[in-house]
Amino acid sequence: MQLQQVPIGNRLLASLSADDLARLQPHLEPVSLALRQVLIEPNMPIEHAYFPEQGMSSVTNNSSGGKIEVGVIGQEGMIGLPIVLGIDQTPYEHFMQIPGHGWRIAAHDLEQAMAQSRSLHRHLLRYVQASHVQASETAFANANSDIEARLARWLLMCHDRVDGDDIPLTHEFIAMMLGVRRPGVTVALHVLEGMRVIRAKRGLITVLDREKLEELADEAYGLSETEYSRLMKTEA
Amino acid sequence: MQLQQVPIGNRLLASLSADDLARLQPHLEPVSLALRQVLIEPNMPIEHAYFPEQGMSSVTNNSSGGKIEVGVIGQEGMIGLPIVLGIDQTPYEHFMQIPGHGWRIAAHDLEQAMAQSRSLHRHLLRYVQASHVQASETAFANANSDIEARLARWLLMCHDRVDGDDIPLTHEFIAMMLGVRRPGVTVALHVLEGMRVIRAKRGLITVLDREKLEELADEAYGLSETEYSRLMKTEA
DNA sequence: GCTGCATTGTACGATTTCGTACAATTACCC
DNA sequence: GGGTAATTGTACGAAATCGTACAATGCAGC
Repeated sequence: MQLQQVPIGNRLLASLSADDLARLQPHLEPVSLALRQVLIEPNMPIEHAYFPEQGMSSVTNNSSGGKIEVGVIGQEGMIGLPIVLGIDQTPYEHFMQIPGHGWRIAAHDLEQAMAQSRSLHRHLLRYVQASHVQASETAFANANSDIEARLARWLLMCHDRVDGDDIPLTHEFIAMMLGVRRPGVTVALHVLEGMRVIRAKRGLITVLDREKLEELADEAYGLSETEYSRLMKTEA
Repeated sequence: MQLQQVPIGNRLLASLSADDLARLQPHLEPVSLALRQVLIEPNMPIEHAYFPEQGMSSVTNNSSGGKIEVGVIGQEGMIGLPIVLGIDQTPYEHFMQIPGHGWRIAAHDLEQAMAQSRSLHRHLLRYVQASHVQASETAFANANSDIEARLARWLLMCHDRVDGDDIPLTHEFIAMMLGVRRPGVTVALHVLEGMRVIRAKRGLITVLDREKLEELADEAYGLSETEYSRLMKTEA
C-alpha cells in the first residue's frame, strides 16, 4: 500500500490494485475537459482513453440529425472502452456535457499495460459489464418510462457525476439527450420544481431532494448503479 | 486448415481460428434449445455459455412485472458474455424465444480456454462490443421510433436469426418484448401486411419483402449489424 | 443601463399510444 | 367433430407526447 502523491478522484482508477495503478501512472496525463470537447469521434481511431475526475461525458448516436444519448460517463468510469476490448473505434461520439478534468492515457500505453497485467485487464473488463448494463437500462427506460421518470433518472445520473448538487444544463440540451421535445422538458421540470425536488435557474438545475427523485424515476434508476458497485467492490 | 467433422453453424464459433476452435471443441456439447427454456437466470451463477446454431434467445429485464427485451442473440453470437468479462452473473434473464439448437460449454472450461489462448479471448471480446452496440441501438430505437419502425427492426433481427422467412411468435409476445400494448402490435402488423411486407398467420409471421422492412425500420436497423460484420470480419 | 440573443414559458391542435373491454377466430384436445 | 383455450381483431375515450409557433424573461457584452 503506497501513498499516492496526487489523490486519484476517478473511482475506476482508484479501485485498481496499487500495482496496477502504479503501472498506469507514468502514462497518465492530467487533462482539463472542456464543455462540448469531443473525446472520441465516431468511427475514427481512438487515440486516448480518459478517466474523468469531474464532469460528465455523453455517449451519443448522431444519426437522424440530432444526437441521442445512449450512455453517460463520469468519475465512476472511463471513456474509450473499445480499447479494453481490443478494438480501435466505436460508432458513437463521446463528448463532454458537463466540463471538468481528469486523466488520459494513450491507447497504445493502455494496451501495453493490459498486456502486462492480466489483473488490470480483468478489472477494466468488469467495468465493461457495468457499462453494458447502463446501456440496457437506457433501452429499458426509453421503452417504459414517461418523460418525467426519464428526466428524473437522467438528473440522478448527472447528480452522481458532479460535485455538489448543481447540474449546469439547458432544457434544449436535455431534450436532445432524452430524445424528446424541448417544451416537454420544460414542463416536466416545472412539475419536479413544484414538488420541491429540484430548483431551476437559467442553465442550471439544482437537486434538492435526491430521494424523491429516485422515487420518481421508479424502476428506471438503480439497477445500473447497483450492478456497478457489485462489480467494482468484489475484486480489489 | 482442418476439416470439421460436424460443420459449425454458429457464426461466432465459425469465425474463430482453427486452433481456438479446436481448443473449445472437446468441451462443446450439443444441446437442443427448447421454447422458453431459460439459459441464464438473473443474478445467479452462470453455469454454461451457449452458442446457438438455430433459434433466438432474448435478453430481458424482468422488473416491472413483465419482461422487456434489451437484446437478442442467435447464431451470430453467444449467451453468457459475462464469462468472457470474468464475471459470473448478470441481472438479465436469457431465454429461448424461438426454439432451436446449438452448443454449450461449461463456464469453467471456457474460462480455462480463454486463459490459455489470448486470441480466443480477444475474439470473444470483439463480440462483446457488438453486443454493446446492439443494446445501445435498442435504447436509440426505443427513444426515437414509433411502434411500426420498432416492430420492423425487431422482425429484421428475428429474420437474421432464423432459417427461412418464418418467425413463429404471437402478438402478445412481441408486444411484451417491445414494451407496448398487444393491440398496438396487431395493428402495426396489419399495416405491414397491407404493404405486402409480411404475411401473418396465427403465431407465425412470414417475411416477404426484407428490403422494404429495412426501409420501414429506418435508422433503427443496421448500425448494429454493420458493426458486427466489421468486428467479426477483421480478425480471423 | 441598453441591446440583443439565448433561454425559458406557454399555448394549441394533431398524432400516437395507452388502457381496457369484448367479440371473432383459429388451433388443439378429448 | 364439438368444446375449450389461446390468439387475434376491433373499438373507444383518455392520456401522453408531438410539432410548431410565439411571447416573456434573464444574461452578457457594449
